[in-house]
Amino acid sequence: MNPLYLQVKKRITESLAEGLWNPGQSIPSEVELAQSFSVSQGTVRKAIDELAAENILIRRQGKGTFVASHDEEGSQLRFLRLTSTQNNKENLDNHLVSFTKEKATNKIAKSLGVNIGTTVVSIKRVLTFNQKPLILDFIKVPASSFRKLTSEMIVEKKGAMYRMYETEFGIQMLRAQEKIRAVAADADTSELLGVKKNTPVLSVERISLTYSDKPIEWRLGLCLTENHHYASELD
Amino acid sequence: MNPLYLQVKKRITESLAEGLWNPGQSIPSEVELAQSFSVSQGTVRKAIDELAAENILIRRQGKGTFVASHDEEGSQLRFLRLTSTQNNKENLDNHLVSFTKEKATNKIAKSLGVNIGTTVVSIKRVLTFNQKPLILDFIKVPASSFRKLTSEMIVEKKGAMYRMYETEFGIQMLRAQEKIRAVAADADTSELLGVKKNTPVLSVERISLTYSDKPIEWRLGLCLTENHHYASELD
DNA sequence: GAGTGGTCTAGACCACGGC
DNA sequence: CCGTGGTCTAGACCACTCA
Repeated sequence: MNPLYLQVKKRITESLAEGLWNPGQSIPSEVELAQSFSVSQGTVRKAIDELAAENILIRRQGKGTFVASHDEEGSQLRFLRLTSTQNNKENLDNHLVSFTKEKATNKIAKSLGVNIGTTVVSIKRVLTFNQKPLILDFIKVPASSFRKLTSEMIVEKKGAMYRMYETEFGIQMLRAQEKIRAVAADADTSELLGVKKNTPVLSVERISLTYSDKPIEWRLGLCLTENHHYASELD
Repeated sequence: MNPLYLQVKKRITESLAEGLWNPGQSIPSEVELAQSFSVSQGTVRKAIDELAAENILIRRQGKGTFVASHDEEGSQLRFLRLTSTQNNKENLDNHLVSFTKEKATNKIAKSLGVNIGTTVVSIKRVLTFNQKPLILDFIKVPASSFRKLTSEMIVEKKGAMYRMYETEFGIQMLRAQEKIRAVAADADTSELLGVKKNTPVLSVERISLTYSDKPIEWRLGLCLTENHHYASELD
């Protein structure tokens, strides 16, 4: 039999996935949860500890425990690892290049866990920092999960995709896996990023996951790393 | 005043840094530590929990708590994030290109926390996977910390640097920070890696740290990413 | 069976936030 | 002041390892 605290963690996670408690809001207090699960407070604590370590819950002493949200000050760029090498403050801007629907290729279908040929929304955009192009993004999400998604919404939301997924579609991006390579910019890429053809660019391929490790988004970012770098901590 | 468990953690960390307990060996049991610190077992537990989460200690149920070591099965490549995209098993080999001593430049000095002009050991090597060149590494360490380091040792140890730092010099690599970019291979790099000049390569710049976040090694890896990628988990 | 880490409990008290 | 999460304790029992 599983340890009790893992069962509690599972039940809390299920409630979160069901949307019983909304992002940014508080969940019941530890004592309340302990009572409703008929366990001690320490056991609930250990369950919440793990969820907090996974950035799914956020503890605030004296206030309560909250559901993590992308719709908050300072948590928008949680998954952007690219930072300025000079450490300046920068203004990020989003420029939509194209917004289409298409059929999932074999690769995209596998990444998103859908069948080949399933309709996906395909977004192409350029992110600029201080007016200069920095990242060319290709984003693909299953159309079925994002029925009312329009190009206007993306522009209006200023490209804060995960925030939009959360507030507009009730889909919470929890974690992601990235594969990073160095590639040469093709003609299209070089033009959009304003560099010469074959300039080396950082290729960052991302699969974003929600509860139960369900994929919700595939993304490919092509980044200029003349004045920026991808930061990674190892331990 | 700091929480008790953080004081305990600090004292345990100090003992580790002093080399009181050696890598791969077990530290005293939780009850013993609790007695010697005059705290409850739960408090020691919380301190060890954090050190285990940082991969500094390793718990083994029924056996004890051990000091993490690079000199163990399966922990040699703990910090190598580059993996085959095809997921094959691969044989890693180490080819020393050059081994010299030189004066630290401004940049290296800053990275290693030493004065400009301090003598550093400079290692240049090529890592091959399945006989093919994959990574060109530039490694620089302060000569003062590695007095008896010779090129023969590196060859003999098959390039397992962190293992060698630990077993031969008593220096434990605990964590690292990496900055990743895409750059074009210069003439020298392209020749050593067996690719055309200006091929895009992944530039991975690493600073390795030991206790108290003291830098022990600066490293630049230039990696081919035709059939490999750098894997990164975000949460 | 003895010794280790792992789980669980119950209760006390502390630190912080907000009414 | 009360309710929240954070710390600390003491003790019971479980699960695993090894002699």
